[in-house]
Amino acid sequence: MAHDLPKIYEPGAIETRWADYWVTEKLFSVPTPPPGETRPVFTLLLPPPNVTGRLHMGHMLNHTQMDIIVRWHRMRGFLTLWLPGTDHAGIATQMMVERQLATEGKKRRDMGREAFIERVWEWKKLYGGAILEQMKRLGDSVDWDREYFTMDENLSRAVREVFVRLYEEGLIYRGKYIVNWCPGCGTAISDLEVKHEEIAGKLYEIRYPVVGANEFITVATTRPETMLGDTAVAVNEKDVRYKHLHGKKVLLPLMNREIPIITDDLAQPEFGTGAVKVTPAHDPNDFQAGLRHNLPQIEVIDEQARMSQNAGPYAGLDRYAARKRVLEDLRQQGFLVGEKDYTISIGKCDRCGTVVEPRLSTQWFIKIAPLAQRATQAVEQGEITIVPENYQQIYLNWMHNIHDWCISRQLWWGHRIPAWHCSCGEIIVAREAPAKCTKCGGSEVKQDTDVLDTWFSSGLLPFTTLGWPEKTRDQEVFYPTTLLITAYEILFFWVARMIMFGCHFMQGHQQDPKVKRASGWGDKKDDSVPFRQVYIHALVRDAERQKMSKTKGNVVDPLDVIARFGTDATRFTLAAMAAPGTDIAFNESRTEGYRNFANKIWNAARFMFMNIDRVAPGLKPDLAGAQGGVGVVGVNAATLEDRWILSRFNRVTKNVNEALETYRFHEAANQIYDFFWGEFCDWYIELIKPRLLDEADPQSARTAGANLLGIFEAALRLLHPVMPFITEEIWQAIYDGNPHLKSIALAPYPQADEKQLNLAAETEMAILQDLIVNVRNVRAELKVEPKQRVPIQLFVEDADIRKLIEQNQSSVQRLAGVDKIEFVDNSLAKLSGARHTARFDVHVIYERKIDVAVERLQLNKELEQIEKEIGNGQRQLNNEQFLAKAPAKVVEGIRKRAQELTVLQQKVKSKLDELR
RNA sequence: GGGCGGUUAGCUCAGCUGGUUAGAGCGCCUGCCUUACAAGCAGGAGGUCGCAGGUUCGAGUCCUGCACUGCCCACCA
Repeated sequence: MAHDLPKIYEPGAIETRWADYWVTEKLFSVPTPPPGETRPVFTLLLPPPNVTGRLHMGHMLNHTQMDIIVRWHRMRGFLTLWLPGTDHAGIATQMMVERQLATEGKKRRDMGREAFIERVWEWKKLYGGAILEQMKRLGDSVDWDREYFTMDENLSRAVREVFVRLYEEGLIYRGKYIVNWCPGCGTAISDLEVKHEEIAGKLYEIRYPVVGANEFITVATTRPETMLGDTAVAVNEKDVRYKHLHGKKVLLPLMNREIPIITDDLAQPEFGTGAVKVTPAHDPNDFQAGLRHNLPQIEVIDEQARMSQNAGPYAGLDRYAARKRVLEDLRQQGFLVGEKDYTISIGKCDRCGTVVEPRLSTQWFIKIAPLAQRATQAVEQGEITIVPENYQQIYLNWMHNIHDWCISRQLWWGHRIPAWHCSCGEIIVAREAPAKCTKCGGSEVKQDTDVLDTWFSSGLLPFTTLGWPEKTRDQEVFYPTTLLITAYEILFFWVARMIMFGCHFMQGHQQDPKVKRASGWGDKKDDSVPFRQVYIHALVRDAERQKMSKTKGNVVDPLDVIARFGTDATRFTLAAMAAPGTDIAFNESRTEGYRNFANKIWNAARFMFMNIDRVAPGLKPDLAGAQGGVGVVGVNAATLEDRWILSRFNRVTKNVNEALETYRFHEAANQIYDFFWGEFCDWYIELIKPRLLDEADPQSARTAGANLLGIFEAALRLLHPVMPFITEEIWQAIYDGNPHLKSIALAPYPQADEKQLNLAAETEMAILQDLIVNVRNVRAELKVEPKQRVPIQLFVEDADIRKLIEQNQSSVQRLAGVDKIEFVDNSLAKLSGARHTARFDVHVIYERKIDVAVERLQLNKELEQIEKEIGNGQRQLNNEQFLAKAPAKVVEGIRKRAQELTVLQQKVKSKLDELR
């Protein structure tokens, strides 16, 4: 690759080129390792996006974090498997295809089940891969050879196996219960799929005449239409107001049905009138009360939310139309005695938004308590840790209050329940279709028409993707997976279910003891858990902190952002904003800034190549031959700036590794950003320019070039997990398109070398920077022409510091625009316009002078601050408690600072005297 | 009804286990096309850390209360 690069970095073509390269070269494929594999293993399961999915910012954040962690582990020598796939997403996909059919004027039911499913598969083939293609564009370093789909034959077989086993263990049962019914989707849904909303509603009071007495009993309800299905009125046994009515009956208005007055704790004396209507077929509490009292269950609302035949004259009406009519009739007949404003909570279907109807229905359920118990224990005992920590309690609370899980759905797209019904009434649960009924021998057995909740199959993925129910080598090596990175939204839907299923079905599993476990998780004894750690990432909001949603129209399309700023810049934005535990308000101006960062890197690379080609043509860092091979390679620390940049690089490397260890992505990203731009580009490159350009000393120029190259190459590796594309592009260019490794992604991640940390160099460099900045500052104030070089006078008391400045005189002169440094023996503090620090006084000699009035103002302000700080310091140093209790390091620091401040104070004071 | 976050510069956010002078990006002001980069360089202004108490030698950081704000969970008519 040629080294003549365009001035402006254009990410588009470069990014797609490397994205393709990574996939076609299969760089991230992990074949099943043979016995004897001893590398530490890192396994990450991708939360499978829906086949209907399109990438949004939440995905992008999730994927960026996963890819950073994955690339980082891979570069550190882990056997790293990132397992991708997609979810069939029952309801979502079925709705999508039905909508498509509707445009052709077709209906699912007219087509029939088989033809419809055929159609969904076709749809999946055509559009289902879209999100996977988008993942490639993001640079996700997944193993594409292991890509799965939840309805693949092997995964479907595993689903049936799980169902049958749970059934045989008595953990799956079928029965008629109140479920959340979505009239829109025409199926039962689980508690989790119901979203509650508070709305302004009414609480109606209706009086029911007591049979054989001249009185009424008044009940309150928010859903008057359900009264048509009332089968009792309940009062509390202890409620004296109703003692005389125990055992009596009331006549249900409108329906003219006699129903009993029962005593039950369902009725609380404090609420309303203390009497409550009981509708066992349409309310979960009433359902339980109905069972206690053997009440009939009269269904008055059907699966389309219309009133059923049981609703008499109201049959056929929509539930809300019926409510209106019922109220009118009650009012007219004098039964409606009250109507109050009341805040009611309604449940809406997560998918389609229809108000959910509690409805009596025969469904399949999982008995959750035994599974939840183990899933609770796994987290309580630290076999699984959840980060950030506060989510742990949320998880445990949920587990604690969990209800049985309704797993059957009245849909066509999904895993069909492996149960067969015989005309004799027998239900046969089996792995494969039975030839005949196991009870009566009849051959008229028909498979259950329901399918399983989508989350049933995705809850199994940590082991089914590794070959379960077979015992496989993959399981030995990769199970338990190491980490899960996911959104809070699916903590219960998915994470909790994986823990329950994993612990249950992988009980007794042992990971191959030969493979090293990821650090920190090696001591956990139980290998049944699906993962060792869960990291919950933040929610991405829009710039106004609103949750992004299609209805609000505030969705930021990541592909659009990528098209304008590049994937690297977008990834960097998300990483830099992702402090654990806090949501991200996505702000495009940040992305623009990180595009500029990419451009900065690009131009630094141009500068480097330009110089290498001249002073050291063909030079390449020999990563293969490097001892320990992970840090900076081929750098000869000849000068202060070399020692300084090496020290800085190693310190930053240390911080970055530590930050990634605890998912502080923002800190890792910022560390690299500040190092690369603020130190490497702003100072190091500027400092070595004279050496690079020194034609008189080619050897020194070559060394400078090699150093530049060595630092740059290592910095690219440090940055690679966050910005994989530009780092790959430049890294490959460094090796002239012929590196010893196929990709920077396979090169070692930098590790800090403590020996290269150099506090002295960092302190010395800080002094020089301080001096240079002071001179620049004065120049700006004096409005010295940028190109004009000026002489300065310098007073330095400390001999070492003076020596330091003398040794680096040419650097100081060049970077500060100085043509001559005159060291003087007496303080310049009294001189108007001179600058002073605790370490030096500097005076810029120029025809124009600082405005004395302005200077005095500034000095007064400065003095005020100094004295305030001195006061604070003195107060602390005079405080015996402080001296006794504060750490020596802190006390020492304050002492030193106090000394400096005193020096400064004197300088400022004497100058103010002089200016008076 | 429970639970969990947030409140720091004009804007968007950092600030880890309490410790010397509270930071960054964007925006703003001044000056520069300095032979890598104007998507850049140099310099600068800008903060009673939501409010009130408390703990501590020391609080943006810990505790209590309050205010505003966001989210999650919940079968009370």
